[in-house]
Amino acid sequence: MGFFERVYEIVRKIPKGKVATYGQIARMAGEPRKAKIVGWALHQNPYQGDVPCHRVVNRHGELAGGFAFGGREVQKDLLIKEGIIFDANEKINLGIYLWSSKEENINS
DNA sequence: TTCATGACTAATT
DNA sequence: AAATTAGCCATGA
Repeated sequence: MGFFERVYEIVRKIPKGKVATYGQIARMAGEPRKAKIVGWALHQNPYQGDVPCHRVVNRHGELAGGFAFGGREVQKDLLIKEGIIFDANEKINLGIYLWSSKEENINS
């Protein structure tokens, strides 16, 4: 299984109402320095519809910005429907919604 | 094959 | 505190 597949596995496991950061995912995948590659993986996202890429945000809890599967308004809407609330800065409160699994990572 | 770019992050200025 | 630099490496031209 390549790094991409691993990323998809992890993102797929993000529970509803939670979010994860690129760096965190990269770290969970065992490659802390490939945060950017995680971005690429989601950019391609061949499993769109199965992999909730809208639950992946940058380290500040803000949306990818610019483009992301259709527009950040869409992403924002999806997240709100999952119970995630944005603050006045259009950011997610990572202290509450950041997905801290550690145990639920890829089952080796 | 080499070069530039990017849905990133951390450290340095 | 904000801007820049540096590191990572897959992808496309």
